[in-house]
Formats: sequence, structure tokens, C-alpha cells
Amino acid sequence: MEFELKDVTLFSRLSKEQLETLQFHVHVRHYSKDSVLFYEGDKSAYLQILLGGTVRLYKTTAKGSQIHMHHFTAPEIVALYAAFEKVSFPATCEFLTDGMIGFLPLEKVYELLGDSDFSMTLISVLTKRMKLLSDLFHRETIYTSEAKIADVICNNPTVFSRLKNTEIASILNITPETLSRTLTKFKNKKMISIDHHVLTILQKDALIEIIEANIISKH
Amino acid sequence: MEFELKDVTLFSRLSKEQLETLQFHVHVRHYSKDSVLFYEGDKSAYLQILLGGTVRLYKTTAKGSQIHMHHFTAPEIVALYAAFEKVSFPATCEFLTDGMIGFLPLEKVYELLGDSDFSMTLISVLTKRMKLLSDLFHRETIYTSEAKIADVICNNPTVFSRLKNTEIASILNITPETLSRTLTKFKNKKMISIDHHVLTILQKDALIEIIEANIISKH
DNA sequence: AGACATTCTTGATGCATATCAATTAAATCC
DNA sequence: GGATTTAATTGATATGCATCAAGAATGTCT
Repeated sequence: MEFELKDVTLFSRLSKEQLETLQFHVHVRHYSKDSVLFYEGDKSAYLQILLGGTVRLYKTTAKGSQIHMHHFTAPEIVALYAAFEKVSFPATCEFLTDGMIGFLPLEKVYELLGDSDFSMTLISVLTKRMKLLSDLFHRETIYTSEAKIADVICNNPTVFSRLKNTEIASILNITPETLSRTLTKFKNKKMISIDHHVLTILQKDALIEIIEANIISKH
Repeated sequence: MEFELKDVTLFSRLSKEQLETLQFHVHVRHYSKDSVLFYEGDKSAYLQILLGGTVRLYKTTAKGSQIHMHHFTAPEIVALYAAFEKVSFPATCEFLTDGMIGFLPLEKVYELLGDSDFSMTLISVLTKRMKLLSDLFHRETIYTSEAKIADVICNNPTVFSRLKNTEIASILNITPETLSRTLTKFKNKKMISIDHHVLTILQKDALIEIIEANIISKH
């Protein structure tokens, strides 16, 4: 599936003329699965627009292990704030599928900032990104492994049929062993059951309690 | 020290008239040291502007311990993205000194969004906040305790004369014991010396190496 | 269906840092 | 300037998860 500039939320409210100008300055490159778009620490003078495929953003620890941050599926802007702040990318971006990137020179984006429709869209996209990062921070610093797992079970139970446990573990930044042990524990406590990769929630309350224990209100 | 709206970066480029309109709708409240401006999970229909004093933002873990996030000193906007995204505050905000908050109804801020000067300032302020959060995420997920400590020693050595070790530890989200042990280790290795609360760096290279070990480039 | 590869599970051990507890050092107060 | 409070150090132990290692279960291929 390949997208165009107008399909990207950030550009959705631009006029035909504005889109055409942008289109003229965009150059498109194709990437194959597993290739790296950029590494943590790189810089770029282009806004990088994911027009096809899915990418994964992650940091690398001192020991070489990876901290998963986000998945982005086209159409989407990658590394939005890093582009605007002109700082180096805080994470590595790798293709999970074959994909396609549109490179738009940052100057061309700056030229749009006078357009208040564009600015408002940009503000909205930025704050949504901020929420994404803020939620990630919460998961990684406040949640225990159990809470992370309870959280996906409640909010995204279908991943258990779509992905292998090793993949789920890597997204949650825990080891497959910990995931396996915790799922066994939940099964023993009759909070969930898993049959042929289909997860059924038996005691939502108990799961929510595990998550909530990690969102203490001090009122 | 008390500030006015025009001293806040976000409003610095507004016209006299715009400022006067805002001023008319702002209501100001004074807070005493240690009081809480808002709790994690709260919502507000106002943009909260710190016009005097210093606040601290932190999350609370399941066990009741606190994860320090930021210090903000007036003049500054607190909880900027949460206001714009209309989501609940991701952290608790507490005064470290006596202070003063200006409450501005969000509608009044929205009215400014048509002004492209304002929008551009807002975009710039938002991306800077994003960098703050991104750096915090990096410190908390990638850095080891040693790296955190090496980092403050290199980038902010004066804190050791300004703050008690318990306070430094709490900002770094480590225990005073760990801080003490690590500083002793650095002293034994002749990387630093501390005399009457004044820290002297003896081997910057060695410290930087500890930090860099946590910023791997895979090129 | 049988064979090989991959993934999952389970147990043993390791590691970084927190927690608990006691002692020592430093700061503050009358 | 000694007494008292507060902070820093040091050692022993606990904890939550990762790592290592093997075996069991499941998936894939011809």
C-alpha cells in the first residue's frame, strides 16, 4: 500500500497548490524489510515521511539490547520533533516490511509555518506525539512486568493471536521467559485462558487491579 | 520574583492588545511551599502558567516512591501538552518554594492559534518540551546509575555544592546509598575529588567514557 | 506422517540496585 | 562549644528481572 502526501495527517489540510509544491520537492526512496532508515544519533535536513510500510523505533542499551519505543505504519511522519528541533534522532528506525520514504527538505516545511491551518495541524500532531512518548515513559518507568502484560491483555488482546510471544516480549521490553512465566501465573490464577493462540479474559477486574496498582492516586 | 505574561516565552511575541486581553482573563493564585498544584490524573480547563517560584513534577510508583521528572522555574508553562491534548496530567506538580500560578481558560489560548506568530512560538515551545521528555526517557531507560551520576558530574557539577546528596539522589531517581557508593568508587579511582562540598573533576575522559558506554552508535 | 527447526516453558543462577539497619560524620542550635 | 538533629557512609540482605541452559511443545516442510 503506497500513500501520497495528502494522506499524511500533517498535510491533510493543505491546498492543492501547496501539495503540488511539496510534491515537487519530495524525493522518494524505497527500502527493503530490515533495512535501517536512520540510526540513533544521526541528523537529517529532511522531514522523513513514511509513505509505505511499517517501521520500528528503538534505542540501544550499553549491553547492545534494544528498547522498543514505537511502531509507525504509513502514512505517518517519522522523527517529527527531532526534525523541528534540529537535534539528532533519539532512536534507530528500522523497516519491519518493505517500505517507502518521502524526503522533504526542512526549509519547505518551514515555509508552511505561516499558514495557520498548517500550524494548527502541526501542533495537534506534535501534542499527540508527546502523549505517545509520555505514555511510553509511564509504561517503562512505572509499570512492572506484570502490569505491562496485564495492560496488553486488557487493551490489545488480539496481539496474542497475531504475534509470537517473543515478539510481544520484545515490544514490552521484557524477556520471553518473563512473559511466559507471567502468563502461566495468570492462567493458574484463572484470570485468563489461552487456547490455540486465542486469549480469553476470565477476570478483567483482577487484571485491571494489577494495572491500577501502578496508577496510584494520592487524593 | 514575580513575572508577567509577557515574560513567558509562549506569549513573548504577542501584541500589547493580545496581552491585555489575556491578562483580563487570567486569574492568579498564590501557593505556599510544598503545596500541590495538581495530582497525576487530574484534568483542568485552564492553561497553568508558573509566574513565581519553582515546581517539581513527579510520578508515583505502585510502592509509593516518586519518579522525579522535571523542575520548572518561573516564568514557564506547566503541563503544556496535557492542556492542549485535554488529557489528564501525567504527573503530580508540587511547589518547591512559595509560588504563583496564572490560570488562563483554554478557550482564550485557542483563540490565539490563528495568529501565526503565536503558533510558531507554541510549536517551538512544544518541541523543546518534547526534547526534555525524550532526554528524560533516555536517562531513565538507557543510563545505569553510574552513567546518571557521571552525567551530572560532567554537566552540572555545581549541584554538589548547592544540594544535599539526598536531594541529588532523588532527582536522579536513585537512592542516596547508591549515590554515596558510586561517588566513593569514583573518588577511589581518582576520577573526582570532593572537598567541602566542592567537586573537582580529575579525569573527565573516564567519566565521559562511562556516559558514552550508554550511547552506543552502531555505525 | 516423520524429521527438523523454531518457539515456549521451566529451573538455576546472576546482577544491578533497593531496602533495612547500624555507625559515623557533619550541620545546627541554644 | 558541647548537645542534638540531620545527613552520609557502610555492610548485610532482598527483590525483580535478566541470563543461561536444558527440555518440551509446536510449527513447517517434503
